[in-house]
Amino acid sequence: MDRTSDDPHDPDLVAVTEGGGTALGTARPSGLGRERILQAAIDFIDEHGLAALTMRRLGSALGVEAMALYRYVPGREDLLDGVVETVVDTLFEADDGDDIYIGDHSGWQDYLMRLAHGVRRIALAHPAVFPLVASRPPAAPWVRPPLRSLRIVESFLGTLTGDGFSDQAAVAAYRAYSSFLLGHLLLEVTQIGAQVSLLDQPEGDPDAQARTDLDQFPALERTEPLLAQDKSAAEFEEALENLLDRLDRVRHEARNGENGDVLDL
Amino acid sequence: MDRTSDDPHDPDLVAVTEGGGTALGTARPSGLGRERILQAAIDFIDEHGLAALTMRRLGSALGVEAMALYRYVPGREDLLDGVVETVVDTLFEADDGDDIYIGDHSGWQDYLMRLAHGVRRIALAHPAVFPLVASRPPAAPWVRPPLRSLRIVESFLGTLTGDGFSDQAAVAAYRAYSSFLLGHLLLEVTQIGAQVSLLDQPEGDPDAQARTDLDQFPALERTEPLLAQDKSAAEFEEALENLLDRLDRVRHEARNGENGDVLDL
DNA sequence: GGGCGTTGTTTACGCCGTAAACGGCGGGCT
DNA sequence: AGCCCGCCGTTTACGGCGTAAACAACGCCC
Repeated sequence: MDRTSDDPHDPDLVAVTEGGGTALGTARPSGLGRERILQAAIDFIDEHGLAALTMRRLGSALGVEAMALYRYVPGREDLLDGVVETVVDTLFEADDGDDIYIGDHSGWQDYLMRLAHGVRRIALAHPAVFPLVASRPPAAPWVRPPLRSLRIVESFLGTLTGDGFSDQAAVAAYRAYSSFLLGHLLLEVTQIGAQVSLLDQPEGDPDAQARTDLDQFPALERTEPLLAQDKSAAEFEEALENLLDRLDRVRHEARNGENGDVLDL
Repeated sequence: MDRTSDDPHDPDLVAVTEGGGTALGTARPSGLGRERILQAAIDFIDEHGLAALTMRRLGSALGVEAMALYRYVPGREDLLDGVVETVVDTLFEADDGDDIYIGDHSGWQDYLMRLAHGVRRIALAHPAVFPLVASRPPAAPWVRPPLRSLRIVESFLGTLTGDGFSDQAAVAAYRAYSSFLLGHLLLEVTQIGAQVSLLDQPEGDPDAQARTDLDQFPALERTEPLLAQDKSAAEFEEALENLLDRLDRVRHEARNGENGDVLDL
């Protein structure tokens, strides 16, 4: 249940300093500005959840009336699009020095590893925003969340095709990879949300009722302690490595002219 | 782009007869009733999208004022929960005779195959409802969408542990399997939604602008025709078979007492 | 100093979810 | 038969929502 106790050294789980940590020298501007609004919206969602975000409340969180936001954002839907774009774009910002996501890399496997952990870090840093990243309609029909920007997809395909993948194999890899990321991370952040929402309502022992109701489900009752464990980091790593192995097989088949199932025209 | 042309024989893609097809003998009751409300909500979402569903509009779709619904449904949130439960529970209904999802099966691989296609059939039958299935908070923290009901999870774990899986291996399989289903199907229904929303706004050639904007992204521009193809059915099948192979490996490791990475306590 | 663009506020409208009071109707009891 | 009561859908009302439109305050350049 407690995430940190199960794996105290998850490298994608970074401490989030409240307030977003505006760096030195960037004084808080008194004016509003689109950037400031989007960051405030992200902070608000992180703190109060997506459902609680309204224009009026976001305005008052910025010390301003709701209508003031419309000078910088066309409407609520566009605000949410901006939130998603802002969060995803942190992928391109170099970290505090020890981890560059996609800037330079050695080989496509290293690239995919860095990218996966970069996206996972984002998801864990903003668990309440990630479902938005997953579900907002993308720019083009073939853009697959959570790899939402053309820039990332271009980088993905360019890296793989520049490293021995045929175009077909690169596209197949892009689809398998995005499916994996979306499924795993969406479930991981959902479980985080479910946990905190359980802590909100401390009616005695929260899951005492659920556990006693399990007597009709013998397999569930027996494995319940296993199910309650959080192994997200290890499972992510193992599934990612399995996927990379599979993609490596696809890559060689493509080079040898054999016919991977999904690769034929 | 057109789904049926890419794979004209997708077995999970069934024709949906408008009106839900109330069978013979079940006369449409004049009273309201929770079942009728939930089915009307499903039909409404399928037709107009989730965002368009309001209590007032659902009421008038049933020829009734909004407040009448509250006799049978505590509120909008519970209505959505009921929609998800209703849709998911169609898994247990035998089909028109040629396909029983989970009733009987021969071995865990057959079971997982049937279950996966059953869930996929639901997703494709109600693409606008499926994101709700994916994102609504589950009953217990360790219930992973889209396998949302305790009944299904019990069936899953019972089948696998009754077929050579240790408890740990069965739980690991449950997690890998649900991640796969969620990721693949959510992306598939999202793409369906994106396509139809594109057809709504026929401003000349819908993606002419997008395609010309791609000149800054050479890899994207080159692979765009590949990206636009829909290979969902084949990719689903291949990824599913790969997953089953991987789970088979896990099963044997567990039986031999070796140590699968995620399986150690 | 006077006009003007920029920024935030005020007011207003229609829609939302839903609480509460109300009416109308049909079936069982006396 | 007459009555009453429980069920069911309507009416009314309230606060909050997104947002259009008119309005006020303030700084800047001529």
